[in-house]
Amino acid sequence: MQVPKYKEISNFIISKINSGTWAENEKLPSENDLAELLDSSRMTVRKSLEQLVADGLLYRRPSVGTFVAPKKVQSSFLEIRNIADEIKERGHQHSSLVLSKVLMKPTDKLLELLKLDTYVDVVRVVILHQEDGKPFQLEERYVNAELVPDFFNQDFTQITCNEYLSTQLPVTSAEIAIEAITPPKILKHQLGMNDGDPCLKLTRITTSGSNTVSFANLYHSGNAFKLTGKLVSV
Amino acid sequence: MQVPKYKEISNFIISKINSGTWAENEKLPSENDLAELLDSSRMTVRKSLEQLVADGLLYRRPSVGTFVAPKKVQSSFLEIRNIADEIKERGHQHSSLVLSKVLMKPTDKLLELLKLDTYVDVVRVVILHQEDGKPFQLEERYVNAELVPDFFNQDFTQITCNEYLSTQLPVTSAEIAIEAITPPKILKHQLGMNDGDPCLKLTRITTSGSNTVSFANLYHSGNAFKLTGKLVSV
DNA sequence: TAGTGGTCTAGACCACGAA
DNA sequence: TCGTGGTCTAGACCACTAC
Repeated sequence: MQVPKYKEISNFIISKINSGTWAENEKLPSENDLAELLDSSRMTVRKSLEQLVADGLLYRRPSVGTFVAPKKVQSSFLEIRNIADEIKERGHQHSSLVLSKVLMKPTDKLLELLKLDTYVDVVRVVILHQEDGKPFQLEERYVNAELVPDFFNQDFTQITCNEYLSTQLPVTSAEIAIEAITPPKILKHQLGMNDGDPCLKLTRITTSGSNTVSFANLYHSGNAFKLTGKLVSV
Repeated sequence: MQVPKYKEISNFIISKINSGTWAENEKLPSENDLAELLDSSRMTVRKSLEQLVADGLLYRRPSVGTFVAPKKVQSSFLEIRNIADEIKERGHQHSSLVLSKVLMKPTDKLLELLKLDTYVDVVRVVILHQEDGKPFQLEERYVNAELVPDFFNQDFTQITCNEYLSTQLPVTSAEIAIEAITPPKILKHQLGMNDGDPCLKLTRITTSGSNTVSFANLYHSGNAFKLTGKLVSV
């Protein structure tokens, strides 16, 4: 089986939502109706619906029906996720603009953050990630060029930084800081934000073994973005 | 049906893990075996297993088996920390003001968030945490009064909500959401923020077993607050 | 009362990994 | 080859909501 039927059903529902055929808070056909409509069994339809509920695209009210959830973009901070995958999972289109890519000598601050003891080169990239053509995240990243020599030559409209880095070196740990900031003018413009909109800033330092591979600042418009995570004690 | 069979199965498996009967990376009985053992159908067992995999307690390898997941190192911002300890660790003085404490009937939204199926009472507290006398965090918390009957009578200038709750019930999981918001006027005043200052909002839902104990909104002045954490891959 | 989602069952076939 | 998880089916009963 190439693609499971329940995923086809999910895609069908996602496309209905994205195209606006099924609007926010609109009631979906019942499970039985969907099963008949899609020539499937109720249990298979349920599997798809349960997944979409877990993803936050739908919500259900017992004895009443299944509804299209109002939009709220979410992202998991627990995983080092590929932003492109994340956006695709939401059924949207991901695209990137490489605003800048330079090879540079590290500043003192970078020396400290990347835990460099010698003056190796550093690659700095600035990438604007877009979801369906709308600015979603601004990524400012510094990478130790010695550890990842071919980083500079990558086409980051085709592969995300994280994706490429993870093919080169295994990420063993990451330090993350999250804060709310008042965006500088440039950022406001790049992310298409309005005056007074808050901004969520994520700083991430990834290490592989004892080496610090990369330092990244990720900026999101606070109005349209929420980070979520789940802790399970074991 | 009071408690669904698949939840009983989950609890059975969780107890086996917690007691150490099934150690890390140990293989569980197959789905068919579990079904027979627990006098259930394979589909019901699967529902339970899928949930535990999603919770990170188990992992599966197709054609091989289901295994107990190794314990994950949690990042510090994910820990359910005691804000008083946190402030003391920084060498500062913690104090609290209880702005409000009421026993109330839950709204529909609370019913959903606390996963209440009946109209039990809910305690709502609003507490301003101060660091060296300066506003630091505003905590708005709702607690299921049935699960924690004596919650209302606590003196939250002497013990934090989390501290007290953890003495009453073990926290088994928590869901966290983080967003940057523009603070409403009241909040701005309470946290001593200036115009245009961004605000970091943390929403935390804590559960104990299958019960949702508490729902809390935690607000911080973005200017003076940063969440940090470390992720360690396992 | 009719329709909904929530749960459960007892089968089935498949691809894949291990022996 | 055999056991595993992954998928799928066609039923069933229930509690609850809306009418």
